[in-house]
Amino acid sequence: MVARRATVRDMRRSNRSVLLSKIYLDGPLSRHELTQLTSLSPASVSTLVAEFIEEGLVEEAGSVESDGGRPRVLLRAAPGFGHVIGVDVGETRVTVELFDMSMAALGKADHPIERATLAPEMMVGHVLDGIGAVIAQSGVNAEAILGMGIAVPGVVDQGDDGLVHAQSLGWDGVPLRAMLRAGSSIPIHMDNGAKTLGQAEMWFGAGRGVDHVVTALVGSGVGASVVAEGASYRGARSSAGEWGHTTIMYGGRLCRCGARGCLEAYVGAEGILDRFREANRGKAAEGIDEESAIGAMIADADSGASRAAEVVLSETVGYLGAGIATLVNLFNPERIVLGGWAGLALGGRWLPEIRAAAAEHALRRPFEQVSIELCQLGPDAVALGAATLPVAALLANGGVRARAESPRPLRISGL
Amino acid sequence: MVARRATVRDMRRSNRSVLLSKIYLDGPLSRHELTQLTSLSPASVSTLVAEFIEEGLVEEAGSVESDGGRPRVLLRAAPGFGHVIGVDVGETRVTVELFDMSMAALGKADHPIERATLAPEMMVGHVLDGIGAVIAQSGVNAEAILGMGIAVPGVVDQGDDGLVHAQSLGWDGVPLRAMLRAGSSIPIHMDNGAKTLGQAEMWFGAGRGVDHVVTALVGSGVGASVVAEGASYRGARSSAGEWGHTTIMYGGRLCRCGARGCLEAYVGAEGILDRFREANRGKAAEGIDEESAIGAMIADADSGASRAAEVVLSETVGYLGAGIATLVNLFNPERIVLGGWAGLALGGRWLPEIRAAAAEHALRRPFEQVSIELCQLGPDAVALGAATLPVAALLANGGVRARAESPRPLRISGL
DNA sequence: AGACTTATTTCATATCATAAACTGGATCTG
DNA sequence: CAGATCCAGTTTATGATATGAAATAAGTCT
Repeated sequence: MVARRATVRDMRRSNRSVLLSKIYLDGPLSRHELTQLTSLSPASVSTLVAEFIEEGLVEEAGSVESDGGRPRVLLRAAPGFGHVIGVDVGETRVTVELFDMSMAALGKADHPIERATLAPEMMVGHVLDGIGAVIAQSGVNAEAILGMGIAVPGVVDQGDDGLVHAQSLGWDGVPLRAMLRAGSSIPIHMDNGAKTLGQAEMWFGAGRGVDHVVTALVGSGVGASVVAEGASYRGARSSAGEWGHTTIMYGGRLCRCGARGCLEAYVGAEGILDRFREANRGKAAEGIDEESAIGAMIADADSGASRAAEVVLSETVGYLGAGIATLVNLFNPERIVLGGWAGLALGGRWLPEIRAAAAEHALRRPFEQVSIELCQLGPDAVALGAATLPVAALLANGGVRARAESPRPLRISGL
Repeated sequence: MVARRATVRDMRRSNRSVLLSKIYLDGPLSRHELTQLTSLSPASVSTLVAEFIEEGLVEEAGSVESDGGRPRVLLRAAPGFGHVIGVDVGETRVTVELFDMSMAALGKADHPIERATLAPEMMVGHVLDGIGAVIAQSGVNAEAILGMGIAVPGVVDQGDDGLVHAQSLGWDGVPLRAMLRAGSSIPIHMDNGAKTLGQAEMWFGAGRGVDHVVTALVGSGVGASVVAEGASYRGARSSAGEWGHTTIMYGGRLCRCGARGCLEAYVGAEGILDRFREANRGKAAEGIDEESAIGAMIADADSGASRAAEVVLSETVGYLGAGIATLVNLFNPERIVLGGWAGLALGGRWLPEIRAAAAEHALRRPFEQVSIELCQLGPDAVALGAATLPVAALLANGGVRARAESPRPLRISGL
């Protein structure tokens, strides 16, 4: 609501951003189409496009035949303008991927992590190694890397040091951005993994072209990424969307967060398996990990081999529907995208039932206005989503690169 | 994220808006202070302020002595620049109030409503009568009325017709804006009553100066108004913030919305009284209406006269805390403002307990970042909040009045 | 070949924020 | 009490910008 002051330069930047975003996200488009889509004048489109081409941001991409008239020249964002890196810092591995501007993958490095070595310094080492590896693999000029996006399984304070709070890694206030900056001059963008996955779905998956989307992620943990009016909803301190710990059964099952009755305690993988064991006279589901155990449950429920699995999963669908209804009622989105490996497993089999359960618990009107869909990109899109962060920053800035910083020695602040 | 194209005119409007909003919301201020607060240049501030004074939007308000230097001249929004009307369309009455720009009340008209006469045509009649009455009372020039804000107990589609969906009035798609426009040339702004109350608290109450606020309203109904980054969070179709029908007890009490386990069924006035009756061996709380009945319960719980009241209210505090925790986890606000008559009654007595219950169910970090406070303006601020809508529109538009429309005959669209 | 159609570019113009220079209005100092 | 000093606010010249209108480019159609 309270806008900032504007100068003619801001105007230029804003218009460049509008135009470049259209070309990048909806291209290829002709100058003529761009004037209509952006409501900029033909003169301005012409001038700005000329700038973009001059700068290498945009290139011509053939033309469209006309039926009596000058043919339109199509424009697209130049895939080779620069490269971006996406990093998925997970609980079990670090994945680093390098993309060109069209998000075509040019290199990938994977590093499994043992539980014992979650120390931030180790993690930073893995990330930097991975970056070196993908640059070497792809042979791109390190100067041409616009930035890297880091997805972490926790909350990121968007301050200068990029403090990360991630319970699952045992991190509480780790200055990850500052630590990475000490080892690399590539501009760093950071966000929560659920939010980057949501971002990937917004640009390339089930959220394309929609402005109000909540991506609901169900795996071992349960979280959500909220996009409103095309922009990520972060809240005051970037921790919005903690869907897994909303109370759905007051006084109910104990959650690993310490509270009772959290959604995660019912629809998170661990919660499902615990409930199954209880329903199955103490006998756990078979599988070497959570994912295969839940896969086995679904198969057994489907084949009728396990009544307990059938009951527990059917209850899970109910809880999940109620949880989705909470999102619908509070955020009033146009679309709910259900993802995460457990969400995909459940949704792949029972999406209509999940929709019905949500309908039961949501208000009629907002429910009628929402469509509930499955994730399209799969759980590995976290790094892809992370890599969109520097691209999003470039677009928001009208195509002007953030200046690369020289590596800054890590300074311990405070005390 | 996707900004719109900008012209020099937009820039001017935006800068006027920034400057005027500062003067209105934080004034009186000197030109010098304004340059620092808005980061506009002294030259621009000078020019724009001169325009505002010329147009009557702003006036000088004394000066501040200096210690060796030219004294600063203070500026404030001119209270007499125009007038605004706020209308609270409630389930039991229609209240119309007229204010000057400083939100000083200059006239008020109240019209009780019998349950039988909720027909939209009647309601429109009451509103128009009320407007005539407050204009006559206050003696202001009808031309000088900038606009009216209408608060309704339901969802408002922000389209041209201003369709209103209000279950409690039995309205489903009533084109209230179009109907009012047929009887008045004053520009019309509409919103949900909870949202206008939240808006009032943002400007003049417990939400002042905070950018991320959720106002939680507990009365007969239960709802919330979400403000993020200083702007109302509406969702895709303006129905965001339906907190009352989030599931807090899966499979629990039947709510009047038809679902089971809604928060409203536990902490809404009716839910509290129902639960008390059940706990009190079928004997209801005493009082001619819900408000006095709950007042009596609180008094009895306090004095130890009723163990049942004590238990039920203590449980209510728990449910309310869990509901608030859901808001904290999902929206990550800086402040929760608890209001509504029942919310104030409960909060007035048990605010520390409510905070503690919220702490139990919220994640530690977001809970530490939020302060939970009581509403400051009371439930009658709905009309005041509604009246801020035209002022907000004026500020957003840089002080340029929406042109008054000539009354447009009501056209039934469709069919 | 000439008419026509549509896309894009060029050019003159008006709007705007701003830096820098300047003026206004007060206190302080010797 | 003169003038030095300090700070608030105003004026002026400048450069950046989007745009409407006119011109041009690049085709098809007859």
